[in-house]
Amino acid sequence: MKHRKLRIHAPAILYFDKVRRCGSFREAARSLNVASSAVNRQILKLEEELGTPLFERLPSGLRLTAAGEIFARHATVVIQDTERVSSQLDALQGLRSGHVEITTVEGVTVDLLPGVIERMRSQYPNVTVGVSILGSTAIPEQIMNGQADLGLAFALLRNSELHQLIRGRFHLGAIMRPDHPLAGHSRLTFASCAAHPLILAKADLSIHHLLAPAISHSKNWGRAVVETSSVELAKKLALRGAGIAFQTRIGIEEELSRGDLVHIPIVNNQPVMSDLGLYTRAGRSLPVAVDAFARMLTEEITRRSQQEQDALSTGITPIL
Amino acid sequence: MKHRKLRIHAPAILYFDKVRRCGSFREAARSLNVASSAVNRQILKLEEELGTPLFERLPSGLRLTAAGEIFARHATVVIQDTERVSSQLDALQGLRSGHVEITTVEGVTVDLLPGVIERMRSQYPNVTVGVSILGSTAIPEQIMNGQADLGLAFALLRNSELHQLIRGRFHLGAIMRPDHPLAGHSRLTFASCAAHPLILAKADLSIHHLLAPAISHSKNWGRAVVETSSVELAKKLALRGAGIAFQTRIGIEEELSRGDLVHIPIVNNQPVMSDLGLYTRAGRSLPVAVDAFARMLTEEITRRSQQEQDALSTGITPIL
DNA sequence: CGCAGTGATGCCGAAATGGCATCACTCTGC
DNA sequence: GCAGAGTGATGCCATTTCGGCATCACTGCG
Repeated sequence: MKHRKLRIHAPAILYFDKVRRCGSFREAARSLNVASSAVNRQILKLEEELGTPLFERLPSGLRLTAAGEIFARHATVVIQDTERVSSQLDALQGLRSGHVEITTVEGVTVDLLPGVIERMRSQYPNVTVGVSILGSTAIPEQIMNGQADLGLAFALLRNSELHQLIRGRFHLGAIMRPDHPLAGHSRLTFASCAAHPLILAKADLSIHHLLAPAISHSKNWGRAVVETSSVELAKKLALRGAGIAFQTRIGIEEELSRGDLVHIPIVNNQPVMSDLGLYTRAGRSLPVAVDAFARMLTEEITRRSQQEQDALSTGITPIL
Repeated sequence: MKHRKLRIHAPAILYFDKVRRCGSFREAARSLNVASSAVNRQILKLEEELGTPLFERLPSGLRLTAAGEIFARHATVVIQDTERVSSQLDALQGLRSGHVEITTVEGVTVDLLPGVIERMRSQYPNVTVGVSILGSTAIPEQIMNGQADLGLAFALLRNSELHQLIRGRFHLGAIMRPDHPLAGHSRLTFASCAAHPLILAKADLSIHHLLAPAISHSKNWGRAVVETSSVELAKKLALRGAGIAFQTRIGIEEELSRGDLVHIPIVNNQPVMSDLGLYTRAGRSLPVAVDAFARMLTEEITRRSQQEQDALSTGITPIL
């Protein structure tokens, strides 16, 4: 059963938000199933009421003015909080419906996210979930736009518009086949890896920045077989024995449990850790479905992070 | 010059909010300068759209239902964020207008708040400021209601709906006339005060709870001349030599600088500190005027708190 | 040049909004 | 007990607002 959209607000707010997203009055009108003139007039009325244009009408298309940016945040606030109201009213009646939209990076889609989504769907069968895979840089924008409720990414720079719900710390490790010469170690420095063929991360991955200092300190290297911005590709290359890749344990759970890969923490002076954060738009009350999903994700991240901590303190690397 | 109210939202939201505040449809209608039937219909339409009543119509008056509470938050969110938009649009045009409503406790009205308001009015001449004096317990409610933008109080219990912008720590001290037998000390325990006539705080002041453990440990006391919930009254009594009162330095600035009173930090095991916090409703972007006022308050609180820290570290009590 | 796309505007019917009068009801004070 | 003042709900009507259609003026692309 799907809950109808609440129409408790002036159409102008919804129309404006659609136009902003579509970049065109007519496109927004089609998407809203209304005449374009209706949309046009609502925007014009809004601009008259506010005393300032919200869009620049350029030949190349629409662009938000400074006032438009201010109002866009307002529209997002109103629409998202309306969604919260809707979900909370449903919850009052015992319904657990709604939608969760999350943007994230590649690695978590392999094992972490599927598990959480499965639990979500068993506890909240009527909640729909949307997942988008984007680069780390695009994720904050999606959250602030209101296109995503939650963002899950490594090492996002903290922003006053972003709120970090939780942070998990995960060992960055060297991953390689069990028959690799270094596979027997329980700790590795980057320098000791550098003598072997390496699969490195490009600059748009957080891994790159974590290893950058170590790389610049290593003199005798140059054996980067591949540089990639896909952790999936790096994993597959390591599986084929192309070299040592560098990742957290997230995204290679199956290969680790089957023994197809080993994950050996990198230790320079201290263990090299990667921060996985869960983010929302700052200053927002979450709809119940989003809140529930966030809690489940938080729990799972905490569990895995704690698991690594425990493994470290007992001095036993979990697998191998 | 006063900025007109933005009418960008469905009247139902504004009407609902008014009704909630007034506790009556007709009263709200009068306040809004519309017919009561218009208000009534907007509420009925809203309830139909949401599929649930928002008010219980009791013979004794209106009461919010659970759904009404949920929607009340929404109305507050929308209205307050509209105010933010209005202020930011004004700021774009170089105007600095708006309104700041603050609820606070008694003590800060003597010197801290007047100074900040004066600075505010010189930098933002067109901003109006409203101040309400309430008991500590009522302040969180006012903020969550949206009746106040800022709350300034000692030792509020932290709430997920409240956001603490800053916290200043201030010495709780014994205040007395300079001719009091204990006036020469630079530190005092509560026990040593207990041998003299005391002016104590009632349970609704945070001071009471700070001293409660010390009081219960002191055996031979019973010389509480007065118990009051007014720090102003306590100050006046101390000025007349009625006994030792217990406060922070906030609210007795003039008496301290003129030498009419001395303020001697209370030290039990550690110095007894009182937390002065500045609060807003959690999850809210502040209008520019409110933001500016909050910054000035923050600066002033930090300055005074730091001043006490410095005085402590150098081992010199500032006055006396 | 034609064509497809855009935003703006005039016209008209439909829907929503607000004002007035009124009803049914409760509580208060005499 | 009864009158008066208060409450929220409702029917009727004028006004305003909203949306749909057709159209105009303009831009970019072959």
